[in-house]
Amino acid sequence: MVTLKQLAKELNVSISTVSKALNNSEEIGEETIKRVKELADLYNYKPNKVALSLKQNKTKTIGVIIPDILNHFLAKVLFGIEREAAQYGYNIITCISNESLEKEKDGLQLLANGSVDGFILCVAQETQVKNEIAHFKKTIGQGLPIVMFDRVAHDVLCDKVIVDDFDATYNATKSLLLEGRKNVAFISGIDDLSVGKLRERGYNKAILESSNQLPVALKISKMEDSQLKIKLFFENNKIDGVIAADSASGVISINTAIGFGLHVPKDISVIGFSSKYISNHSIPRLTSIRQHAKDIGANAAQLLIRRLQNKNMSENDVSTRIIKTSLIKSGSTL
Amino acid sequence: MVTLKQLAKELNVSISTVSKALNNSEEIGEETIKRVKELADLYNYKPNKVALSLKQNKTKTIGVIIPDILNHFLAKVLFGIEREAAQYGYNIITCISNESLEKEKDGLQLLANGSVDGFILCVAQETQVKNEIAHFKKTIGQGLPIVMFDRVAHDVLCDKVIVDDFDATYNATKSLLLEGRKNVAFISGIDDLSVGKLRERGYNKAILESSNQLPVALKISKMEDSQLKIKLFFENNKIDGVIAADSASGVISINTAIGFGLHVPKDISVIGFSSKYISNHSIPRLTSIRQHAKDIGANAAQLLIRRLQNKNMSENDVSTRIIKTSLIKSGSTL
DNA sequence: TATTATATGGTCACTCTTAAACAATTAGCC
DNA sequence: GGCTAATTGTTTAAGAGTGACCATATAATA
Repeated sequence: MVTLKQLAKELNVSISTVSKALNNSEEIGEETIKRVKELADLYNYKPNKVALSLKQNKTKTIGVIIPDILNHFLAKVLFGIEREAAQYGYNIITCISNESLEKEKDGLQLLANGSVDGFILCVAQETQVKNEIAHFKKTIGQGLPIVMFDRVAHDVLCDKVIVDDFDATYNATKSLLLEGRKNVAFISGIDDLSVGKLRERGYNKAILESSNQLPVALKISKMEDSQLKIKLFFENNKIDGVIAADSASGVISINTAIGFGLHVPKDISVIGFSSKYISNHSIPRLTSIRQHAKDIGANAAQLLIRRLQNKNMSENDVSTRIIKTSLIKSGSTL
Repeated sequence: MVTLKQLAKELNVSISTVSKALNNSEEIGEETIKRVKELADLYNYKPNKVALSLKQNKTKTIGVIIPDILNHFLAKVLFGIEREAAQYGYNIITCISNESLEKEKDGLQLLANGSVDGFILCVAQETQVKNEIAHFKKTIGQGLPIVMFDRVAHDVLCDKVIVDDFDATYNATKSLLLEGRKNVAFISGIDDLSVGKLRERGYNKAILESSNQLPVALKISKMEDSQLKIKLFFENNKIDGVIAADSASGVISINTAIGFGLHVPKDISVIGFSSKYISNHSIPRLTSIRQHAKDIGANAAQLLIRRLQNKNMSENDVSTRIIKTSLIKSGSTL
């Protein structure tokens, strides 16, 4: 990697002459500019990012802390963040908290030393359970803005991008009731997350409001048990509709129903939170609530970059964007 | 963020005294070290990463370029890389090439300006199709080592981590033939990838070697068509076994078979390349070839870090690690 | 011809950190 | 008391780059 110094030496001019020439400064003669640029091209000179970051006190890099990269939704948000950020010339440093408070703190600490200009993150499960927010406040106090998405800490003053989870399940449940379903159950593998709770509340409200059934919920804490738990649940409950809070539960519900000889969607309807990719895994395809994960990522990136580029924005002037879900009708509902 | 300068000023000592004190230098008195450390703790001083990078001419950051973060396998490899790298104090900058040669080049370019110490990447589909390798060689020529995983460019001299794809499908096919299957088909949604081709060859060899059937392959180019294509394929072919080159095809094959009233695995066996997570999406669960994605990531990270920390390693002295797959028997085979 | 204006390029300081080289203080010893 | 040696701390350079300010040469003007 060539440096200005080396170019300067070879051209017999000063370092800053080279720098100015490459930046098309008025102070440098045409001829010199040409000479400099030719040599720079020849050596494929690129300004050293690290030196630039040091000088300008900004890295054009965003720290992203996500709890689980294997979660399709979160991966998709990351995709959205990356794409939007790239558009503005920002890079992404990724930390995976593995749903652990400790790793989340570490990630924040590790990158809050000049490595990044700000953070986009989704709060870890453990953090939500323990309701810890000191590390977020500390980071913001250090001058590093945070944007939270999906699972957010409401008591932290920062930009947020959330999904209308409550409305989503409320409306989805309503739509099953409108189909004439009499026993709509709620199945969740994410009961301990804020969004999981919101989704259940939306379901509960719809059921209590307009039906004569009571809410029935199955909560699964370990992925491995899903198939078994759902099977038992079907055996012990008369169900003709399912609202699944996560994508796996939706797909498995359909397959379980089919296994019991039921016809989907004639005998039972299923709606789940799912991407196009996963909804394809069942036949018929899962009618799904799309969270527009890429949009969530893009919006988070926008909020952060806006703040980074408006140095005079007050820390107290925060916004929350709500990304509306869409209900994509597919084969698993009438 | 406090700097050495500010601490030095407040303590009335020179900047480097503070620096040395914090680094436990022998040259600084105990008392001074204590004073310095106390103030540093008070202000939660952390050395500025950017200045350090500039000084030491290394960033402790790895550039990872992957074609698709929504691919569960690739996401899992990323997870493995991140975890291993974190152990050694390395951060990960992620670029998503979206299977595009152009974006892959850009990512390499953009980060080869001092942002990272080296790269871990999986070659984009377009790059494989066009068989372009100049950009890889250029990057390595600039002194930035590359480690390739899964899909690799054989003509580039660098460390590699690959899967024994050929053996995997060869053995999987054999195992179906041993079950007594007479019509084993190969279904692939990744026909244009090097690994897709390898997997088909493994299947072909096993079929030609030990059976009196001929190879039968279904190649799907668009994900959206999977369900339809597989359905048609089942209608037009007598099949009692499926080797799926990707996870979606495996799951969909099972569901399609069930849709046709077949019993899995009594009437038909299915084996696919899949993670535990995805194999859970069908009932019965998909018997799968596990690629140990996390191990692949960890190995790639190890290879790169080893090279970064051994400055005297020759560019020509490269190694290739083969990560053996495992066949995890589950409900979709006898 | 002397002065000024203009064009062009150089010098220096600064970002933050480390480390080699150098300086100053103090204690020990004869 | 004066010298040496040990201890402790400071100065300086370097890493790559930018930008404010300064310097020089040439051309234009009075």
